[in-house]
Amino acid sequence: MPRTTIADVARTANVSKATVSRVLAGQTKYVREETRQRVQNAIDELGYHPSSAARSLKSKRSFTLGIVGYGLDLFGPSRTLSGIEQEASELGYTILLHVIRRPETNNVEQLLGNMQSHYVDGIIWAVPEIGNNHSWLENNDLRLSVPVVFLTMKPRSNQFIVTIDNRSGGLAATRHLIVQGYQNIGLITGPLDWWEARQRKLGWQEALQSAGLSAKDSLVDEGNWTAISGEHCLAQLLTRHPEIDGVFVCNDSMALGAAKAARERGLRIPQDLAIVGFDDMPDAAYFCPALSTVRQDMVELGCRAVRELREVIEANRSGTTFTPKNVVLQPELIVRESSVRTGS
Amino acid sequence: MPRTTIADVARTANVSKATVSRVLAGQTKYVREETRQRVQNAIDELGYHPSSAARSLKSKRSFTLGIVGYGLDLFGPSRTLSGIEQEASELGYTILLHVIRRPETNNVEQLLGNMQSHYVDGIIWAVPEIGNNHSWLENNDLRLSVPVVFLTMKPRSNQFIVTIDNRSGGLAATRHLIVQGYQNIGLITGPLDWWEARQRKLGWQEALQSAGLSAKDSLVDEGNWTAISGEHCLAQLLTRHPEIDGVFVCNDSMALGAAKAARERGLRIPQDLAIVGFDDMPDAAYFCPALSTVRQDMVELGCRAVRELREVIEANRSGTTFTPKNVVLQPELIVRESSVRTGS
DNA sequence: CCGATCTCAGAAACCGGTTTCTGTAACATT
DNA sequence: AATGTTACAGAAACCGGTTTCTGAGATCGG
Repeated sequence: MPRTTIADVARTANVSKATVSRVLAGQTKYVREETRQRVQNAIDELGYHPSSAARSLKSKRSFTLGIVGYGLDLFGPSRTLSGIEQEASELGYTILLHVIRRPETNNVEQLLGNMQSHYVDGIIWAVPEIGNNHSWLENNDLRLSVPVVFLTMKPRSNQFIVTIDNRSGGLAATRHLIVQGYQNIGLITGPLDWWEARQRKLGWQEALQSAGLSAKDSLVDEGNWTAISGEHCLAQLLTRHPEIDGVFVCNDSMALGAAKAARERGLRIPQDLAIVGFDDMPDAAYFCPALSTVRQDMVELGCRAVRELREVIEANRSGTTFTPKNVVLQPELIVRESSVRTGS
Repeated sequence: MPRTTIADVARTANVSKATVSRVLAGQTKYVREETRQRVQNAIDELGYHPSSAARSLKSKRSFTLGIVGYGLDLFGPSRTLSGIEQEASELGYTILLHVIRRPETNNVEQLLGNMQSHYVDGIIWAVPEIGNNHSWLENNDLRLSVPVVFLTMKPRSNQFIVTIDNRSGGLAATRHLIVQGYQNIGLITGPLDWWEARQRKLGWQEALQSAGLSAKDSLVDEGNWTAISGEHCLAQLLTRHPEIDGVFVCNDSMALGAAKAARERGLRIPQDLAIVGFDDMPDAAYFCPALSTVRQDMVELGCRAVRELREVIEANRSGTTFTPKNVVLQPELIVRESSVRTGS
C-alpha cells in the first residue's frame, strides 16, 4: 500500500494539489472557508501526513534542528540536550541528533555537510571546547551556510555562543570557602584541556590571590570528572599538603570521590575539610554530608540556545543580518553542609 | 549561492546525473573505474553533499531512525539514548529524536505519522510502560507501516521488544539480603503505575515468600524515583515497622535518600539497616556507604534495540517476514558495603 | 453597462535525487 | 559476416510536495 499523497487528498476533496497545499500551509487567503473545510475533512479521513522530505526538497526548510553533542553520558550534556529538545519541540522543531565520540573530531566539514544535506534549519554545536578542537572556527574561509549556535565554549565575538560563566562559578565557590574561614584551599580540577575546567581554575586562583592566599600549582590536582579520579586527587593533594582544610572540586562526581577519600583518612567534613563541588546534580543534596556546589542550569542553557538559534533563523529568512551575540549565563552558589562549619 | 547539486557534478565530470548517482551508490557495475574516478574527483572538488531529502523522496528510505523517548533527565533513559545513538551511528543511521513529556500521551497516531513523514527507516519506542499508556498496542486495526522496536515494557508476543528482567533483579537483591541474614525486609518502590516498578516489587515478594518471610503491604512504601521521596519512604517504613533491618530500594537515587534518613535516625548501615538499590549509577560505589545495587546495562539495552531494529528493517526490505521477538536482558547484582555486615 | 479589481483555484514547473528504459560500442559466438 | 551478449552510460520519468503563473467568475466604481 503506497502512502497517501497530496494527490489522493486532492482527488478526494475534488480540488487541485495546489489548494491542498494551501490548506496545509494554513493560508486563509486564496482558499474559501468551505473549500478549506472540505480539504480538511479529506485529510482527516485519509489520515494524511505530508512527506517532509518532499516538503524540504522544494521549500529548503525542514523544521529540523541539527544537534551535535558530546558525552551524553555526562550530567551536563545530557541535561543540555533535554533542555534543547524541550524548547525545540515547543517551537515546532524536530531534532536530528549526532553525537561526537572523540572531541577532537576533525571531520567537521563532513558533519556539517551531512547536516545540511538534511536541510536542517539550524545547528546547535554542543561540544565542549577541548584542546584546540574548535580551531576550525578561526579558519577564515569557513562559510557556514546555515545558522549555528555554539554551546559551552570560550566567547568569540564572531559567533553566536551561549555559555556559562565558569570562572565566576569557581570564584564564588572559593570565596565562599575563604569567608567560611578556611585558609589552605586546594583545587581538584577537570582535565585542563577543557576550557571549562581552566575557567573554573581561574576563578579559584583569582579568589585566593585577591584574598592574599597561596594558589600555587602544588595545590592543584587534575582529575577526569569521575568519582574515582576525585578520590585519587584528594589523596595526592593531602599527601603534598596535609594542611589543606578546604577544596574546590570542579564537579560533583569528583567531589563525591574526594569526600570518600577524606572519610577514609578520618577527616571530618566540614570540620576538618570543606568541600565545594560544581554542577548541582539532582542528588548532591543527599551526599554525606550534603554537598555545597555551584549550580549551572544546563536545561536553561539548552533552551536558551534554541531560542537564540530561532532568532537567527528567522532573521536570516527575512534577509536581516544579525551580528553575532554571546550569551553568558551565571551559575549560582548553593551552600549546604559540606562547607559550613557548624557552631564552635 | 545555490547548493551544488548532482547536476553540477555531472556537468563538471562530463557525465550524466545517472552516472553520478551510480557512483554515489557505490555501484561498481555499469561504471568504468576511470569514469568513477573522474566523478569522484568532481565530487571532492565541488565539496558535494547529496540532498538526503531528495534521496529519501525517491528511494523511500532515509537512513534515519526515529527515537521516541521519555524522561531524558532520568538516569536510565539518558543512558539508553546514549547506547542507541552509539550503535545507530556505527551502523550509519542518523537519529531523529522526539521526547514525550507526559507518558500517557495519546496522540500516538500523530507522532507515528510525523515520524513516517520523515521516512524514518524504523522507530525505537523508548517510553516506559506507565498506567495503560501502551494500550494502543492492543488495538487490532493498528497497522504499523514501519518497523518498531519497543523498550522497557512488558513482553508481548506480537511485538519486537527489548527489555530488562526487573523481577529477576528484585529477586536477586532481596535474596541477597536474606542470605546476609536480614529478616525484616522492606521495600521502597517506584511509582506503581510503572510496569518496571511493579516487576521489581514482584521479585521482592517472591524472594520473601519463598524464604517464608512476610511480604505484607505495610512493608512497602511508594516513592517517585527521587532521593527526597526515598528519604520520606524510609521514614514512613520505620515508623510503621521499627524492626525493619533491610530494605530493597527500587532505584539508586531513592536509596541515597533512604540512607540519609537512616543516618539521621542513628541507624548504622549495614549493621542496623541494609540497603540495596537498583540501577548502578556511576557514582553508586561512592555513596556512603558504597551502595549495593542491581546493575541494568541501559547502554547495552539501547545498542541491542538498534541491532534488532536493523534486522527487522533488513528483513522487511528483502521481503522476508519476521516473527516478533522479545529480548530480555538480565540485570546483575552488585554487592558493596551497604548490604554486607562486616565481621561479628 | 463596461472595464478594473479582487477572490478563489487549477495547471504546470520545480526541488534534487533514483531508477528504468533505451542505446551504442565492443566483444564473443556460430 | 551476421547475430547475440555484455559493459557502459545517457534520457527521461518519477518521488510528493511548493510556488508561480494563469484564468474564470464575482464584485465594484464610474
